[in-house]
Amino acid sequence: MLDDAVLDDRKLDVLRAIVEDYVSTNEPVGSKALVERHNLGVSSATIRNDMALLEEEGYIAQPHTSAGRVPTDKGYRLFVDRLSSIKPLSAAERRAIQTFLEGALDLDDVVRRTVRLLAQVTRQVAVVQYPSLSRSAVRHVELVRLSPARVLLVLITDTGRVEQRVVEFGQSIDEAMVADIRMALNNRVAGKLLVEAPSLLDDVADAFPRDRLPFVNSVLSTMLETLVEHPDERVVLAGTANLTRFSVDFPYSIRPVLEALEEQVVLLRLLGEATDPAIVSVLIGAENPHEGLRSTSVVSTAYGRSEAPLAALGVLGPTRMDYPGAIGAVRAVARYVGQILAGQ
Amino acid sequence: MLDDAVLDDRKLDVLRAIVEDYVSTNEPVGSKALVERHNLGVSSATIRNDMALLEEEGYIAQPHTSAGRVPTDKGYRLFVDRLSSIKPLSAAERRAIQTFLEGALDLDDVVRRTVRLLAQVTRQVAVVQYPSLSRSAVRHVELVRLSPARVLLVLITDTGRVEQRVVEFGQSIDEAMVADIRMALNNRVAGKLLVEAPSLLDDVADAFPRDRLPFVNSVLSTMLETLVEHPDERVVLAGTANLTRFSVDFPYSIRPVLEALEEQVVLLRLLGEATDPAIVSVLIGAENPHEGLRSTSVVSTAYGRSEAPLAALGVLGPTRMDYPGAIGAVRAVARYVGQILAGQ
DNA sequence: ATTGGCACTCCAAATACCAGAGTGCCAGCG
DNA sequence: CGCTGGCACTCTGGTATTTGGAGTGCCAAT
Repeated sequence: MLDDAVLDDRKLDVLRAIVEDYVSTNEPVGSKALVERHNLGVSSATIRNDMALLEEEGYIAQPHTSAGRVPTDKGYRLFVDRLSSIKPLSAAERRAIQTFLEGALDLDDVVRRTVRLLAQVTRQVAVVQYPSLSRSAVRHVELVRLSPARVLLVLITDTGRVEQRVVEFGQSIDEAMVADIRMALNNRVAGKLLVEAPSLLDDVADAFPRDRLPFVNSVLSTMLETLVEHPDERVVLAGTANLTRFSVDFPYSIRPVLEALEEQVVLLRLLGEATDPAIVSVLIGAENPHEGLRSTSVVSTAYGRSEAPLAALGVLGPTRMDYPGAIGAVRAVARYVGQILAGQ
Repeated sequence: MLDDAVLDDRKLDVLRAIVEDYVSTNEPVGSKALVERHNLGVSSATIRNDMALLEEEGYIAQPHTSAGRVPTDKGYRLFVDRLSSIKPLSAAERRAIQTFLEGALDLDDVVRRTVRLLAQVTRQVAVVQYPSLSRSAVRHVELVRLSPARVLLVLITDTGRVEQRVVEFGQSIDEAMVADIRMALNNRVAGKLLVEAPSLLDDVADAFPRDRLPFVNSVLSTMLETLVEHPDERVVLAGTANLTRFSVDFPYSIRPVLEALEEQVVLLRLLGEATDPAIVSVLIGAENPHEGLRSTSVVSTAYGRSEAPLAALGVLGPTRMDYPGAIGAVRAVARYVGQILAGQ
């Protein structure tokens, strides 16, 4: 694309101008308005020729014959990849973010604050994933006897997540046995990554007398199956009201988006793109895997240390969104959250 | 109202018919259509007289001259209080609810399933509150040493909620001390209601040597302040996409609703109306405390045993909603959830 | 390659119009 | 006294119709 001789500098300028104008006005932009607002140094006729070419190449399109041009997904893509620079947040914004996030009490609070903040700053829908269990280390495993034959398994991770599951036994278990298992588990996995648990625990049962094995195995299988193999990834979102700021043909365009946003799975898949805190990933329009989100874009990144990202966060909005601004905000917020959580 | 001689039986019938028709068609309903659809045994002229009277009394209104009538909030109120009977769910629906809820693994799962279910059945926005901490009993208190001077306080309630807070000490604490405090706490509060904790714990510090008091007091104050005095009431919602099914003048009417729904405080206040599982409370339109929800209604009830309700749940929709259906669904779902949680 | 000019297209807003639904009122009737 | 049919009136919502203007593509000239 870069070496496409057809796209000389001016044409790229034109595309950039179209994207910027369209994003800010939400109206198809015509050649005349373009030369007026940007000093391109050529006449509108020239711009028209350029636009015809940009259209031929698929970067822009016109809603109907005699209307201005609108960027296509491909156009936004080029814009994001080559024509824009990230818009850094203002000093005031940075300060606000930092102080706001530092006031958080616990993990839930951090996540809640983050998502609201992100929604507010970008004026889009914000999505924040809880630190992923699979990338977390075990801080402590606790077993609490609820009733003679039931135990609550509580897992605490280094990122502050606390997950619990009920373990049911066929017969009653005594307190001493519970303590033994608790001790054995913690000795093996405390401080280790949750994903390592299966290998670390595969011979833990050997140390127990034969008649106690059912208990040990019940606890182990609950832990491995529901916490390691099918971990409960959580996502929270905020700012759905921002969706109403767009598109005039309302109920129809907003509906599928709201529906999609209710599916945790969908959200996770969207954020799944982002695995490296150093990179802000952008999914534009139809690049988006989910049907109902074909007219939205997702800007996301991972947070946490770059060697060991914890999870992802991002924003979702219409394809005509302020990409430089969103990218800047997402990156900044991700950094602060990473710092906060690293410090805990 | 009941003894208002002006409202004879037929006028009430007319009001009922207007509400029902308007809810199902979303069109102002006129006298002619009314006599056709319901066999009222009188002519449309008579109905017109009745309608003029109902309007005078403020139960219905017309959007403009020469349009049909639309119920007012006052009209809906009368309808709900005196003119409708709760619509029970079909056997199939009941079965579906039961089996769906019984598949839940833990409390989070129960709540998530409930809220989705309620949204689906009523086709409205559903709101479910987690079992309130203040109405729960303590099953177990756990203290986990995170670092030399930090301990994680984990509270497990009889309803399956697990809450945690970090307790910071000015100096390091040893494992034995942690164990002592844990033991002391559990001896006092296990099995007791959380609201009783303050009085049960007021002399717990006496049993400890003077130099250990700072530790004990830190733990106590965290527990009492953040878990008892300012408990973290959680609410989840689902079905926001259902909001798009209404009102044509869209962005403007849906916006404030979405905004209000993002405020936990607002949701809690709405559900706060419902304190008795035997009563389904209905808030109609402007009865609603929150500004942005003036054109919506809330149908809610408490769930749990009636002597000891756990929390509340409900649905929110436009004032022109199917009240009998919503009331039936809310009541049914509340019962099932109460049963499920009681069984755990 | 760029530009001014021009004919052409098409939407969007304004205007006009009409059919229909609905109302209120009244006089007559049981 | 309540009910009814009849009637004149009102208002909206939908359908045409018009029109102004923005925007385009193309072409000949520079």
